[in-house]
Amino acid sequence: MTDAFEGKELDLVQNISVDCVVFGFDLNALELNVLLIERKKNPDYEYEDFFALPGNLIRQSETFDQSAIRVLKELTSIQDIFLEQLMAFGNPNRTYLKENDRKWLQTIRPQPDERVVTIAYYSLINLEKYKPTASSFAKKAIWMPVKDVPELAFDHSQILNKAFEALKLKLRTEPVGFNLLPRKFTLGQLQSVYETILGIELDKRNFRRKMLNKDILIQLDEKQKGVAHKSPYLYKFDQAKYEALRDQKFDFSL
Amino acid sequence: MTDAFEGKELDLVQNISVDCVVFGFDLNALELNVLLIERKKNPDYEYEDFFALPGNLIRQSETFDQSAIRVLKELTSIQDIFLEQLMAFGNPNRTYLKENDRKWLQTIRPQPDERVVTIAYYSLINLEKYKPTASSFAKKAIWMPVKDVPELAFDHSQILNKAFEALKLKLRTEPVGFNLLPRKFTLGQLQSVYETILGIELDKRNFRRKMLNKDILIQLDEKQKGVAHKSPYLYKFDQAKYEALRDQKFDFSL
DNA sequence: GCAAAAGTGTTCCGGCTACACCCATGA
DNA sequence: TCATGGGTGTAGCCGGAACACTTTTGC
Repeated sequence: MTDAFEGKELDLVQNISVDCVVFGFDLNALELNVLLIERKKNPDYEYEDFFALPGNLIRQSETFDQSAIRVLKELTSIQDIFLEQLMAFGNPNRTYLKENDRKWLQTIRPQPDERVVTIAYYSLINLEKYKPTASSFAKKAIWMPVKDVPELAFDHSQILNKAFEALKLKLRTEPVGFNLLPRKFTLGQLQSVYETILGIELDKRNFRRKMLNKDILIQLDEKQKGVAHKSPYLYKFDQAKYEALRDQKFDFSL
Repeated sequence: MTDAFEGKELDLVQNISVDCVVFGFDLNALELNVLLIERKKNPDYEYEDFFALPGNLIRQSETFDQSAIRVLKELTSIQDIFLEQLMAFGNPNRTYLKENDRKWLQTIRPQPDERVVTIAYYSLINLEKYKPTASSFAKKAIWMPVKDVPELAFDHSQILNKAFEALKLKLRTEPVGFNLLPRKFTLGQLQSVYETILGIELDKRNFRRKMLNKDILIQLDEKQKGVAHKSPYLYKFDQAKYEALRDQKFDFSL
């Protein structure tokens, strides 16, 4: 899958693709980031919009889930993550609207004028653990703060928006914030995740009590070192306990 | 669109379809129903599974939303309803698994062996207002209690399950129960909707208070007549007030 | 008159909110 | 020593849950 003309392969479905919205959280800048690829420059024309979500055509024999995993790996080298379907996007003109998009498709697809519908996936991962490296038709694969993301290729800005809304909803109803953090994290870091993504301020004491009462965090015998303040305890998410509780309790909302 | 071989039309996308899960509520039987079509019998073979969700290929120039509206109308005559995208289903073998499905596709599609992915839609409507009448390749279009639905064509049983889960979630988080009822309804009827779909019993006084406190119901100067008990007030849903409140309040859960 | 659903209040409890100070650490 | 975030307790309030009887109507 390193040939930019992989689209020539016979087993690709020429009008159905997957696109991946992969979120990560930058603990230094306290910012939500998203994984983007930069298109390879083509000498024939100038781009206005360099960036796109990682995505490509599906194969005939794949499920959507398999396609998403494969495509993400091919373009960014990121693998072994959980991707969830967001929704399908299929406006008839979604790949024709911008001149740049059309030209770009001509360089990577045998049938560049086909109407392509896409199944969008999203995922929450630990940004520090997964370092993207580009390949295939991606020139670069980078983390970019969501608030700095420019207009993207095709309808990818719209897809990103939908994914962000889905993330906010999910964060309010299920304990998914952990997925954006390292395995060991402090309660302050977790609170930052919630505050940053939801765009709200939370009371430290209330947040702490609520989280600990959910009984899905394990306090470790370990503290964060090297910070210019009282060293906080590290916690980890108790997956097993969560799954056990999930069925009886209904509400994990913040 | 009344020809069973509409698939011959050039502007249909041969590998992408929409399927509609339309829910209605039977106030007499107090049962959740779903709209199904019965396939036209073909003399060449026997069916084991007669029923399917209304669905068909999309057209080249349509959005998914437009396709869903058109297809539903073509097959069941039901129109002017709000359909929402559920998710995409695209297992590679979803149309091949059952012999009957393959044979049936051969009678209605020019490329019956194509891998077809489908975008599922769902909707909640007033069962009494919308009387389905079949056309196109549907022999019948009928309301059927969800609990009585047999194994459906293709992966439609799986789609129905997903839609039912989505309905339950939505019912818990947004005031959507009204859509399943006539414009004027009693609080008892509304409670039945919740109890039936969620499969739980609710306390009458608590339910009533909670609903009325949401401030999105208008009590009418009218009572239900002809019932063998104290005649209850009729209410209607206040769409405008709901929309005004929706943005400030977050939680409309039951 | 009887069956069937409508309609109505109160108490208890748990969770949410608001709020302020001292502590440990590295620079 | 100072700046920075860590860590802690309480009181008031609100909403949810549990709970029983009288009323109206058609048959």
